[in-house]
Amino acid sequence: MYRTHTNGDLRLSDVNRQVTLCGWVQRVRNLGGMTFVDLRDRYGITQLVFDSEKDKVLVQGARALGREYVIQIDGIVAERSNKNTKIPTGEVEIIVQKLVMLNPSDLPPFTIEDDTDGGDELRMKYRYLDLRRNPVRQNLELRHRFGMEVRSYLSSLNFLEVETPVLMKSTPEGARDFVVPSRMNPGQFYALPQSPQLFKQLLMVAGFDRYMQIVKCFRDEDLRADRQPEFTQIDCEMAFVDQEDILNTFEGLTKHLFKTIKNYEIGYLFPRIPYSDAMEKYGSDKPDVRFEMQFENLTGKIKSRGFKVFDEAEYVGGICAQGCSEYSRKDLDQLTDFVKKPQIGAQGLVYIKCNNDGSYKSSIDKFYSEPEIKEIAAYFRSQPGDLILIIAGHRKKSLNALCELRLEMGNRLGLRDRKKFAPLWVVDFPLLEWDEESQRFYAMHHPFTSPKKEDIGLLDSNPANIRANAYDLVINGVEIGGGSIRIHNDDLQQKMFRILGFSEQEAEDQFGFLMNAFKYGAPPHGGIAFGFDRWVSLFAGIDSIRDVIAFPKNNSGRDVMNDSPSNIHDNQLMELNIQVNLPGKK
RNA sequence: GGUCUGGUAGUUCAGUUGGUUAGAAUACCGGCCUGUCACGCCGGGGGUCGCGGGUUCGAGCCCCGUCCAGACCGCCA
Repeated sequence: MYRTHTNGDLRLSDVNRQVTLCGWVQRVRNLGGMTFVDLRDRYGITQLVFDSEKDKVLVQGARALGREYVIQIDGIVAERSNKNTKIPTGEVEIIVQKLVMLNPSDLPPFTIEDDTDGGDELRMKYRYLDLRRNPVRQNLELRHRFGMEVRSYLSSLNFLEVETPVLMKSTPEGARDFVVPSRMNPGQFYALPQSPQLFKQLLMVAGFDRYMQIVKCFRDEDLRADRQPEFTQIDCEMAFVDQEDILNTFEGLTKHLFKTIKNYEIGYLFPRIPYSDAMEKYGSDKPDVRFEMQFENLTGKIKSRGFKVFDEAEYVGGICAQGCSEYSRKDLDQLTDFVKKPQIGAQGLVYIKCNNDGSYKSSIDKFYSEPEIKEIAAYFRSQPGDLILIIAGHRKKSLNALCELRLEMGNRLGLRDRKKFAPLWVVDFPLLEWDEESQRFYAMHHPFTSPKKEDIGLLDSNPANIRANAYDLVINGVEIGGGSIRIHNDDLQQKMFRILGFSEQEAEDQFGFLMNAFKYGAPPHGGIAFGFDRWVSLFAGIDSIRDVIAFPKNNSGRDVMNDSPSNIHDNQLMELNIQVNLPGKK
């Protein structure tokens, strides 16, 4: 037996017990006569004592230990004369009788400490060392507990976890597919699933009326801090349900997770905000509603005196930042630069300071009289001490810029508290999105999303205005999940494909099997999928999903630890009938 | 595809207007120390300033190219 206990087990009640422990050497403290060793494993740290008066050879062995050596010791649990209140095992230590070095270690390239000296790049290259650190390990433990709760909660509601294929059919809609060549079918490719969408719908046809799966999904698109090429979804689908049923069921799951994982009670019904309202009030389909600061639309509401910026703008709107009227010229310049960044792209920023003495100072004093400024301020219901910030220009761009500005002000005012959570449903998404470049409609969610009953009449006349039975769960400005009530009717599905510009043949080639299935008694159904990584990182209070993934890819989709992707051998290519054609290379 | 930021000791960083031998902290190595737990004290070693080119009497610093990393825009039904 390698060990009798872990390094997190022993307490005062174990004193005089004979134990065997294994672990990694966290640190050796050599005091001359006495040497202390901190022994670490997943469960904690236990202090080992070596006394030179008792056994000189043993102490020499201890002093020869380096960081991250793997050792096994036999010893007796003893009460410490100096207790350490910072660790759970701090009241005891082990008087070592026997030391076995199981494996020495090279000096690690960074310190294995909670507060490591290592940078991101190095930690990713030596991820197996990084994973020894508490903060990273705790994230994976959180992820584990989270997954367990999801499964047990949904299982208790009769959801069945079913595995769907990883090698499947490529569909050109949506994100780029990762493709896998088939050796047995020369020239043909599988695709890795962007989501098990079609399979879960087929499971509904098959009568599995409640399905769930914690499943890897793959998208070959550029990465971000919250986007990995392979990521995990909590994928769910239900039959014989309407939108209301889905929202209620998964609001229940969400509250359950908040309670069991975060010990955070949410006693109210999640707000449901129509997409159009979210865009109008927050400039985003994933608003952070931990704080108000909603947009006020001023377009056409304010009398002009030759101020072209407002008079000629498609949109004029602003926000009111409470208590910021004392902002200096420098602060305002900073904010102006912020919204003028190319990524945000506003032309400028207008401010109105609502001074504490009741007067106003604005950057548009030249164009508006004091009563007129006062009238503008009234739209914001501003109080003395507030700062009104206004952006004008193209509607879409201005809404986006205001959204970024609102979040920035939220940060500056400390309104985006990581310990606070504000979930909501965004509902009534548009069914379709017009793409100027290709001059066609794209499905905003996906082509299987059903239109709202009352909007079906618009299918032929005004498709752009159709609302979908689609919904997103948003928490703290993060899109945690989304789904829809699907089309379960062959005719309607065919019609959707027509609107999306599919020829009958294309629709048949790509989705024929689904439409065929719909002919055999498909129940009404709908579902939702949650971003597991994002949700866990939200609960962990961190911004990057990389920190909750054991072996993540970097910014350019590379695994810097094993240096993949990499070239493959010519023989492999030949077997697959594949030729690599890289311009500029042989 | 684009914009921005960074790359200097094992590591994290500083490095002035272009000017003598490139520094700090930490880690590491050696010595001393019997109650430490971020042990302490004394001493020591450690640099292709990402790479290539250019400007200059002189480049860590300026210019061009390139590679790598990160953030963002496009993209992500």
